Order: sequence, then structure tokens, then C-alpha cells
Amino acid sequence: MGNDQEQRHDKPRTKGQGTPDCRDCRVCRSAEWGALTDAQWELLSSRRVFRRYPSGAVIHRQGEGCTGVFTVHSGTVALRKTDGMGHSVLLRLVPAGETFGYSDCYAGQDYSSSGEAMEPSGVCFLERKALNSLLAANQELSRRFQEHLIRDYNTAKEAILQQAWLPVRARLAHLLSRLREHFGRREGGEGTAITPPLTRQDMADLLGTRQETIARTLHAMEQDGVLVLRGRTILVPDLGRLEEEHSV
Amino acid sequence: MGNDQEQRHDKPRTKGQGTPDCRDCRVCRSAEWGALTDAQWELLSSRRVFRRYPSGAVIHRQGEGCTGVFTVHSGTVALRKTDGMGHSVLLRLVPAGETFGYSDCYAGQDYSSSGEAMEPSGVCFLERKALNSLLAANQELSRRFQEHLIRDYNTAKEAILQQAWLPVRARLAHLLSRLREHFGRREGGEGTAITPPLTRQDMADLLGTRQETIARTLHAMEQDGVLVLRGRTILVPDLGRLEEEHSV
DNA sequence: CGTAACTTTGATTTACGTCAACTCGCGTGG
DNA sequence: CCACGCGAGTTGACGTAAATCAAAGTTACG
Repeated sequence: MGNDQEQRHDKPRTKGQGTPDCRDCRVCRSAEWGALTDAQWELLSSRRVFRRYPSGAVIHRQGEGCTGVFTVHSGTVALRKTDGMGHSVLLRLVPAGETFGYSDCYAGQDYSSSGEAMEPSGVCFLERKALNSLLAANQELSRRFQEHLIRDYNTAKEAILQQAWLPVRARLAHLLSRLREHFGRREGGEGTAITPPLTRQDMADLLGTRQETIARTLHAMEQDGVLVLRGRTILVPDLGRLEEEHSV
Repeated sequence: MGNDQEQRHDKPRTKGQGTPDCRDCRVCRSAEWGALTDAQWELLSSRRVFRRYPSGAVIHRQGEGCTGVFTVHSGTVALRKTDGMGHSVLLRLVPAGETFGYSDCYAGQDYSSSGEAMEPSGVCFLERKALNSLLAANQELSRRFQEHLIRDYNTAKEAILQQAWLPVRARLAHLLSRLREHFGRREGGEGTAITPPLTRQDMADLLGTRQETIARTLHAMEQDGVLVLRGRTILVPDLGRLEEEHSV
């Protein structure tokens, strides 16, 4: 049993083609890396390796020795954790601009999860050694990474509480609310359209449930007028209505 | 609905009586604090506040502004996270020697969980300000705390995976294996006795299930010869047998 | 334009939650 | 010293959310 997570483990295509110039890279310059001085930024630029991954490609594999950190330049990456029996969950989605692999890298442990591209993505890789020298040289960089780590930890703790107490429907509503932040856009008429790069299976893996349950719950919510399904995009007429489904 | 978690919130007795001398304190000198120089140790000693808590007392409350970190000197503390609807889980147990509250303190956020004594416990408190100056002065201290944080984060990620895929029985077996590390002692005859300071309700809160389910599952395991129940202590004749129940 | 991946829907099962009764210490106070 | 109450633990009967199994239907893309 277990779902066939191997479906995704294919062709980690590594073309250096179209490497964007780090100098102009606004997206990467934000967040943690914004703490770097110009000189440090030069070092980073010279050591970075840019790679493109097609949708579904594996960026790093759980259990491999951690060799460095990755910053998402474009697209979306998911971190998948698998146990010894073929079960897996998606721990989180990494949107463009965010860095992942930090905690494994800092602790010097093997990757504790796999990274996979949810859509065609561009990712910058920075070797562990280079990261460490930047961290040693820049206190502020270190501080920012640690705060990011704490946010992720807090999110994980929230997830544990929710998984223990909330039914699938409430967790799904919560997920959609969060997905809206990155994948939602206001529709003129009325309401918000959310188009995450996720299959039903992916949503199930995020919530620790099954794809059939996601389909059914989504349709139940449509019946209740909370949302409208249009292929892979989910239309939410009233966000307040969606949020009533959780938190309270 | 919700379980009556208020049952515990009583008498945070604060007597300075019997404050142990930090100078000789082996238990606190270990772990993260072992990184301190003698001078820094003096500072720590002078700023620390020692408090005793009876079983069930609340040490800090989720949602309150984080004022500092706590190091368990003796006894055991549990970190409980509650949502807006009276539901709660135990995120982790903090055994003697370990420090808690670090991540909230570092991020400068409110306590993200409550700390409660599971048995009569002695706890040292260190103000945020003092911690920060120690962290600023001692790179190694900072490193150790960050590594502790990463371990906790990894544990949380494991818990998410387990909660999603493992049935209660397997999670319970896993819990007992971990409890053995701190609360187990070898019995002469044959086997290991585990006596954690936990009620059935506490175990349920650790696994995200109900007390009745814990009782039933424990008895089912006894039927199957995996363990023997003797009041609050759990006798495990064959640890290998217990571990077969999970991981595989 | 055909095949594989994804989605939906239905029927059935099951692990676990819920509700409720009853027992067993254990400490408190009459 | 016994009665009482209360929290912890156990056990049974029952309900149900969600998993499982199975089979269409649909979309996407080589």
C-alpha cells in the first residue's frame, strides 16, 4: 500500500541554460539574503548554481547527505517527507523567494525531506561551505534564517494541533485560505480565484488524508455555496465564509 | 466539547525555598549552558530565578508575552498547545536538564504553548534580556540552542507524518519506546519497567487521540503479550517486540 | 488522437470518537 | 474511623468520518 510517490521521481534535468544574472535578481535579494553586504553578495553570486526543473522533478532526496541550500527563483517547490513504508506527506510549499534546506544544512544532517518542483521552477543552489562562511561573516543573515526556522516550527506545531482536532473540511478550508496568499487573485466580478499548482493528491498529502476525500469535501463545499470549482481553479465568492469554516 | 484542560491551571506556587546553588548544578551546566565561560556562568547564576512547582502547576501560559526561558532542574514539564475551542495537544515533554521557551523567546513572540509541571518540578527561569546578552557574547551557546531547535523541529515533522499514517497502536508503541529513554529502568528478572508521570489523558494528548482509546489499546497490547500493566507502570518484557509495532 | 494521469462518484468497511455506566483508590472532613 | 466526593481508569454500546475498494469519466499532452 501507500501511494505511488515514485510517480514524481523522474528526470532531474539540469540545464544551466538561461541562468539569470544574480546582480539583478530582486526575488532572491529579498528575504534572508537581503542581509548581505555588497561584497558578500558578490561571493554569493559567484558560488550560486542556477538550475531549472520541470514539473514533478526531484530537487533533493530525503536521506541523501545535505550538500547545501536552495532558493526558489521561480515556480513552487514542495517538501515531501516519506516513512519506510511508502507513506508520505507534504510538509510545506516553498514559494518563489524562499530558501529551503536550511535546517538540515545547519545541523549537518541528511536531508530530512525531499524537495520536488510542483511546476516548472528555477532554483538557485548554494553549497554548504559557502553558506557557512556567509553565516560566520554575517550575524544578521544568521538571525534571519533562525527566525525563518522558528516560523516553520510554529507552523508545524499548528499542523499537529489541527490534525489532531479538526475534521478534513476545516483543515481544507484553512489550506485554501493559506493558498490564497500565494496563488489567489481577485476576480473583477466578485470573489477570489485560487489556482495552486496542486493535484487533489497533493492537497491530500498536505492534509494527511486521501484524494477521494479531498474531491468529496471540495464538492460538498461547492454544494454549500462556499466555493465554485472550475477545473483546477477554485473560486471563492466570499473569503469570510471560507474562514468561518475553520479557526472560530 | 473539548477536554477540561483547566483542571490543571492552579496554584503556581512560587517559593524561593531550597534554591540549589547554581555553582554545583551539574544538570543545568550540561546541554546548552555548558558552552558558557566561567565569567558568563557567574552572570547566569546571578540572574537565574529558581522556582518549585507542584504537579499540575502552570509555568507559563500560551499567549502571554514571552519573558524568558526555563530550564528544568528536576521533574518533568509538558508543553501544551491549545486552540480557540478548548482543544489541546501535548507537543513534547521536557525532561530535567533541558531548556524550553527558547524559540518564542528568540523570535520575541508570545508563548506559543503553555508549560505545565507533570510532577513536582524545580525550574530555573532566565530573563529574556539576560539570555540575549549571553547569546550575543557566546557564539557557541547560540549554535547549541539552534541545534536544539532543529531537533525539536525534526521531531514535529516526524509527528505530522506519523499522525497522518500510523494507527493509534503504532503511535502508542512509538511513544512508549521514547518514554523508555527517560522513564524506563531495567527490571532484574526480565524486561523493562516504564513509569512516566503521565495519566491516560496525557498520553492521549501526546498522540492526538482519546483517553478511552489509550486504555483500550494498552489492554489490547497486554492481551497480545507485548506489555504488562501494573498500575501506572508499564512492563515491557521484550523491547524488540514493542519496536516491531512501529517503524518497520 | 490515444494513452496515461488525474478526477469523480458510489458502495462498503473500519478505526476511532462519543456517551455513559461503573470501579477503584485516595484524601478530606465530619 | 468511616462517609463522601473526586479524579483516574476501565468497559460496553453505538455512531460516524473517513479509509478502502472499485469503476467511470475527464483532461492533458506526447
